[in-house]
Amino acid sequence: MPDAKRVTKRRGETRQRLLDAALEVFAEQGFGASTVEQVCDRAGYTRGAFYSNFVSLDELFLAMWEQRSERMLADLRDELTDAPESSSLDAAIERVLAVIPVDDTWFRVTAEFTAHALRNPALRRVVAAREEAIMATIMPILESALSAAGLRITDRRALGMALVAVHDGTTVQCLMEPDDKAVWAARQQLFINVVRAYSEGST
Amino acid sequence: MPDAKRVTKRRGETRQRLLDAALEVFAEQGFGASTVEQVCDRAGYTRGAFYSNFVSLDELFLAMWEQRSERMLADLRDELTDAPESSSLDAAIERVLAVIPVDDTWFRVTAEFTAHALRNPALRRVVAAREEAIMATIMPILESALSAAGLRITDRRALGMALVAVHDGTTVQCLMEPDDKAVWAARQQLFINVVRAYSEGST
DNA sequence: TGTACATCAGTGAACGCGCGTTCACTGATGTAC
DNA sequence: TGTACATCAGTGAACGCGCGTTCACTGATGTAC
Repeated sequence: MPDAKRVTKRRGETRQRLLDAALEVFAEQGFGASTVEQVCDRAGYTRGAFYSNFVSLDELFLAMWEQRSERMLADLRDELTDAPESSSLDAAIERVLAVIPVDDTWFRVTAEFTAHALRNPALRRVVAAREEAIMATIMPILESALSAAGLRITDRRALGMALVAVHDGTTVQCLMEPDDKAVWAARQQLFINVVRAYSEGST
Repeated sequence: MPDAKRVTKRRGETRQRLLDAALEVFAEQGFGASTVEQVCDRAGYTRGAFYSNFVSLDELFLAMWEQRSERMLADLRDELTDAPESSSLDAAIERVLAVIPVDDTWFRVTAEFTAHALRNPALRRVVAAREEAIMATIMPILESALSAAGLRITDRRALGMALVAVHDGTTVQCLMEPDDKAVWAARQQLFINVVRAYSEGST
């Protein structure tokens, strides 16, 4: 193969270390306050290495966010598919929530990415697509748990939106009071209440 | 009065123009990417004026945020107190939602402030206090509407937290799809469902 | 497996700009009479 | 109401640093034989 540009192992590693460093630096400083130099220092490279791999911090931010959320989604799929069927709604929701990460670092990065997306229609579509993918992963587990409990969803789309909203809203609360068990319990209860509100007996 | 430092009208105006400019610039660029120079340009001053009024961008950010959220809360109080009693829950919620601003600019600034607060315990308390104040303003209207509909709240604190979460979560959705009426309707319906879930017949 | 060679990937120095911060200054504002 | 004076508020120039961006270079990696 004469022309298929050779991509070295080394290059892939460098790229990955820059992506990992970006997550940390952006979470600590915020994207806007982060510099190319900080990311390179963190990753252990000089600035030239950055420019050899990315054209701008924006590109790095997008690449990093897509990789991380892709990975998170894959984890979610793995952990949910081989889990046992739950008989009760409460148990099913508890299991799903246990798997969804409520993570300081990731939250900050995502919050900034969302704010970014509000200014940029292209990014907006990226965010929307990701959200749909997450819902598509979670809904089947939820539906089977619901039908085992003799319930069915009345409005799939409305429930999906509601769950995303509840997740986003309660995540902040949990991160603000990470040691307050009551906040976490309230979050779980709210999920249960919302699912119930958008379901009905299927008999 | 020999010593009570004279504070000039001029100074107050300068300060205010800087606060107003800060909101715009922070919303457009994000706080981290904003510079003293940009804020001053926007306000029509040189950088010296900034340093004569504030010691840092952080201080300006906090002052601006507190002023704006104070003002928003006052507006809310005004518009809600002289409104007519609603007979139905739906109508009451619709009225409250109509008054709560879902505003692009303010959302971005608040999102960044929240992220900031996650790193800084002092700011965290500021945010928490503000949230309590907002709930304290809204709850009475809600309760009277509920009791007119023959309902009473079962768990005041849980409902308060749930409403805050739902507000935060749905605000993003509405801003992402500002022209999609269905999203706004879903938001309102979710509020209604949540209030119902945390209320019961009082008879 | 070994060697010679071509290409790639990251280095580090260099340049310059944008911006934070300071400060001597001037014009604006308030005070006293 | 007017004037002289003291203090305050914002100006604009100056300094220097941090960082973005480029680029000639060297060591690393893969290829061909």
